Amino acid sequence: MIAIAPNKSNRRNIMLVEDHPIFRHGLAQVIAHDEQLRVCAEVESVAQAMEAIEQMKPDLVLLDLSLKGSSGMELLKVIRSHYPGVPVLVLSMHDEALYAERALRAGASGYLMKQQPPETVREAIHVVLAGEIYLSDQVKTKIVNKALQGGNREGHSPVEALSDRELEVLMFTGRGFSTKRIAEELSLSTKTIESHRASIKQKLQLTDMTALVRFAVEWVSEQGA
Amino acid sequence: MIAIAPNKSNRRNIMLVEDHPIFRHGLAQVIAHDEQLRVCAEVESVAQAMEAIEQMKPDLVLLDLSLKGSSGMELLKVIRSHYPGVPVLVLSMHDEALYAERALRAGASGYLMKQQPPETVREAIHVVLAGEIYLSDQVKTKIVNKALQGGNREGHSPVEALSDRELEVLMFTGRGFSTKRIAEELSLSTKTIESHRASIKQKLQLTDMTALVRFAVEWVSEQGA
DNA sequence: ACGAGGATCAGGGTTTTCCCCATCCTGTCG
DNA sequence: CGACAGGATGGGGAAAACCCTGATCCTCGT
Repeated sequence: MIAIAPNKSNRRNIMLVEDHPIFRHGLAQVIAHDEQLRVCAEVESVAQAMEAIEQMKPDLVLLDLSLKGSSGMELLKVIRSHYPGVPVLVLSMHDEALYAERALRAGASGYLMKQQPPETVREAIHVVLAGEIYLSDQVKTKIVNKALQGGNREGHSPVEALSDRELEVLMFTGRGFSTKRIAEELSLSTKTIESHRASIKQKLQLTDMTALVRFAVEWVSEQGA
Repeated sequence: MIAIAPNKSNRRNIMLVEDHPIFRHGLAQVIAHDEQLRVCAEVESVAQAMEAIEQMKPDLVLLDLSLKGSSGMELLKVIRSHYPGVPVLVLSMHDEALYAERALRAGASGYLMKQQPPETVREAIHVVLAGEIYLSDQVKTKIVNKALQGGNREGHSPVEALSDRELEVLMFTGRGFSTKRIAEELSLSTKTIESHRASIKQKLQLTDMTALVRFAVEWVSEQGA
């Protein structure tokens, strides 16, 4: 973790949570390039993030959703409950409205794809610092479209009916992790994972584990391109 | 696309093909930080890449496999055939040996995960510039294991090592059949199916049932498509 | 305030998987 | 021919996963 001395200037403090070192440094450069902003901490894990946010009291957290191990979604919720005054701008590889919706529901102040150019990132940060919600036009229209057709037709993927945890378990399953491995990875009881798997099977109308694994594998390979 | 005037110094010219602007800039920083290296071009599409490689004649291409639109794999093959003297170091989000193998077979001089720290990236570049193949230890051992156990012959997939019965069981498994269902279908004891599954797992280096199901599903969908 | 639904786990009975091993049959090689 | 390898078929018992029920704690919306 990289922490920097308390702010002397009037720049706003941004904290980065991102476990790809090169991308993180690139991001730090982008932010340092803006005279009104400054990076007050760079961390790459949930634990470091909790420590840093307590010490540095940033004005904004820039959070990568896809941290390894337990997902950034978890961290987002924790930050939301412990530091409701600190807005979180979520970064993600996926342009799926699926994740954007979940992130916003969990209290994110914005959703940004990693493909975006530096100007967009800075713009998003300023929007969020001004107290607004930032969404790219693509994500915005996707969400609107979904909202419009969501009421009358339920024709799309039943995966959306899954809760965040269930989705996470589905992903691990699709990557070939056993119940025990998932439990270890998420620091949970195997019983809990079993419960989640059970509700996934119920929601997706799957008969047994092999069907679940099969579905999960196909879903992950569609997703993870 | 960013192109820079022809090389005056004795630095080696690196060309970046990467469509995430921030990551690309981070990468450029990392390379600029090395006194023996220099970025001679930054591009974000296959078309730009073809143009830039012709003009700049780089000493090495750093290529992101997961470009949007057509895959970077295509570009890799084209570079290989048109500019056999220019080594290509592949970047990827995935740590799957699957992608690494494909990339190497397509002529890559190295395979690097995006999670790696700057030093590793620079090390990999130097290794490749020296004419060697760069692979992370993880990927190396995965490939070695697969090569040793799977097909010491020229045969590509280790599936060929399976006996007829085993292959049959693998297919049923990939279609989502449980052990019991397969046993019924073939009029055999579940114990026999278990035995076959055990030898399949052993031959394909799979740790448990979930891994087997995952492999089977992928294999069947490759076959069937 | 109240209920709905999510996340976390326990207990107990059932099923499946895992690991070690035993047959039997069919080639192959010296 | 005889020995040995490898495949196909299974048994037995321990371990793990699965299924169902239910309990607690939380958050959120009406």
